[in-house]
Amino acid sequence: MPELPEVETIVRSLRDGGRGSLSIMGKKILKAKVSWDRTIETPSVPVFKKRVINQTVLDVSRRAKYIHIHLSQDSLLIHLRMSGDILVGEGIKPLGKYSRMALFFENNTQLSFENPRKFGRVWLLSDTDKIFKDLGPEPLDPEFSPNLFFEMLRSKKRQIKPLLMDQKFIAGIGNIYADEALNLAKIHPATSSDSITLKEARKLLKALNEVLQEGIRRNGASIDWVYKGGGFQNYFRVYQRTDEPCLACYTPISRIVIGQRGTHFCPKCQPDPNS
DNA sequence: AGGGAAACCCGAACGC
DNA sequence: TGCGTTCGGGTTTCCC
Repeated sequence: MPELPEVETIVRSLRDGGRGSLSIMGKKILKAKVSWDRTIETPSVPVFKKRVINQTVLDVSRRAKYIHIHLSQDSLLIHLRMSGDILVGEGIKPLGKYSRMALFFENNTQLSFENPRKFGRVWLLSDTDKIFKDLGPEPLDPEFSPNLFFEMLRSKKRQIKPLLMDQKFIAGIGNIYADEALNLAKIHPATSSDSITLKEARKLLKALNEVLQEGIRRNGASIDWVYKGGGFQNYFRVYQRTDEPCLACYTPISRIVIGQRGTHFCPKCQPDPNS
């Protein structure tokens, strides 16, 4: 559930403070606590706990759905998967109920990786290439052109929605923003990617930019009981609006399953090209 | 190569 | 009220 806009919101609050959070920029790590060992994908927990100590946060950025904490020696990557959140506060007491990993900084500041369903993972690496090299382009990158997007779509023969959610194809899009963007672009989620015209590709890329930027502007969506703070859930066009009227034409929103994922769309605005 | 399914998890929602 | 069951969601892995 945390997708590009939610991760971007968290990254910004880690970097700049705000959203009830303290900035971790420039802070030195004094100690790490791991309360569920499998949270740490690499290295081993003992090595991880030893290696992060005395490293300082130089920057925080985002690539796809990864939070990238640039430390003085290494990169700390956090992927929230579907139920993760990051809390930053003061003191050494656990900040939340589901803390799986916590970093304790100088100045009494703590970062907690909250992860109730234990899907999220943490990496400590000297080189992020191994993780980042297989990721597709960032949809919000101004260099990512409609022409390139069109060529990419044409070179595949896949249903458009699962393709948009494939991180190797394009980065950062999950179930919510895929449904929202396809609705805005008036494209049926099962449309074969190679049947999408240049005009439609242009419209879809524009729609992706719009929904992702709206998500960021509203600090993400608080659709789960885990990630809090965002307000985009109040502006969904189709996601989790099954049987409710389409905002454009009042037709009840349909829900089908595509690629094992709940998929919401307007049957009138987004007609199935195969029927 | 594409696509379906299962696995990883567990709180919440639902059914009775 | 309380129990058991089902569901969902990002990613990887396996199989057809």
